[in-house]
Amino acid sequence: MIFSKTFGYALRGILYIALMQDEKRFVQIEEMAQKLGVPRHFLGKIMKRLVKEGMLLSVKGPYGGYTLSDATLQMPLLRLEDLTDGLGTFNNCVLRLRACNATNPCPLHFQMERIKGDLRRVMETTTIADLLHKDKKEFINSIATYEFDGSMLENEN
Amino acid sequence: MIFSKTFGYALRGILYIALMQDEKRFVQIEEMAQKLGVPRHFLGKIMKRLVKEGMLLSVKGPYGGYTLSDATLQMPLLRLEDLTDGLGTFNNCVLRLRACNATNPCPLHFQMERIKGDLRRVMETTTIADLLHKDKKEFINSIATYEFDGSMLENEN
DNA sequence: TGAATAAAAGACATCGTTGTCCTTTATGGT
DNA sequence: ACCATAAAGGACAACGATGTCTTTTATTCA
Repeated sequence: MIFSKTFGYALRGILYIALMQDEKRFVQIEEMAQKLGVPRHFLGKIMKRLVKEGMLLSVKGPYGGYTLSDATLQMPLLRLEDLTDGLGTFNNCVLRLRACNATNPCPLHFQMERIKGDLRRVMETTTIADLLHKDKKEFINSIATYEFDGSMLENEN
Repeated sequence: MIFSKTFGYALRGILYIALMQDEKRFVQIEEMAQKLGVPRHFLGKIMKRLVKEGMLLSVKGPYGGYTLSDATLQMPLLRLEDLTDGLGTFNNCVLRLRACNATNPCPLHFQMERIKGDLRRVMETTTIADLLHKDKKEFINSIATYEFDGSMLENEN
C-alpha cells in the first residue's frame, strides 16, 4: 500500500494543525481526531513521536496543544515518511533480496528502481506547505475520512 | 514497501519453477525453499493458494511437485499481485480516504495517481516470461536470498 | 497391500501495526 | 494551593502478516 496508516494519520494531522494556525495557537488532539475521523489515542502516539523528533511543538495544560514551525512547513514529505514508515521502500529491493543491486539485479530491479526513483523525487521535492494551497474548508474536507456530503463541517467554523 | 513478502516469495517460487521446467517435470517445495532461502511451510501455503487459483499445477506423491503452464508464463505480474496483495495499491487512496477522487482529491492525489499509474503499467505489461530471459545460473542467484559470493549454488547443478 | 513420498489442510506461534485505556506530568486560571 | 485541562507515558488488546508444526490425503513403486 505504499504508505502505512500511521503515515497517513501523521500527514493529515500536520496539515490540520497547519491549517488552523491562523485561528488558534494550539490545536488539541481531541479536535484533530474528531475532525479527521481518526482514532484519538493512536493519533496521540503519533503526534508525541513527531514532537520528540522536532517536527511539532506541544504544550500541556489548558489552551495547550500542538503547533508547528515554518521550518516544518518547509520539510519534504520524505522526512515524515522516514519518521513513520522508514525509507525501506527506497533503500530495499522490492523483493527484499539483500544482494540485489545494479550489478546483481533481481528480476524486477530496473523497472522498480525507476518507479521508486519517481516516487522518491515526489517525496523529496514536495513539502508540507506545497500541499496547503487551497480553500480552507474544502481542504479540511479533503483530509477528513468520512464520505463528505456537504453537511458535516459547515456549522463548526 | 510496495509488495508484501508473500508476493516476493510467490514470484520467486514461480520463477524458480519456470526455470526448472527443462530439467524436471515437477519441482518440490523442499527444493524451492532451500534454493530460494525461504521458509518452507509458508511457501507451501502460498503455492497451495496459487494452485487453487489455477496459476500452478500440483501433483502429490513421489516425483510430484509443482509445475506451470505456458498460459501462466504469459500472465502479467498484476495477476500475481492481485492473488497475493490485492489491488488496494491501485484502487485505494494512498491516505486511505474513502472519498478521495479526481473531483475531491486528497492533498497527494494527483502526484500519487501518476506514480500508481506508472507502477500499474509495469505490472500490467510485464509477464512472468518477460522476467526469465537470462543465463540460468545467474538468474537463480538473482532470486536467492543469501548474499551470494559465487560458491553456494555452483556444486548443485 | 504396504511403504515411501509429497502436497493439502489446519492448528498454533510470533511479530509488527493498529488501536484502547489508564495513569502521570505539565500548565493555566482561580 | 487547588482545580481543570491537555499532552506524555506505559500497559494491554485486536488483528493481519508471517512463520512453524502436525496430521491428512493422494500418488508411486515394490
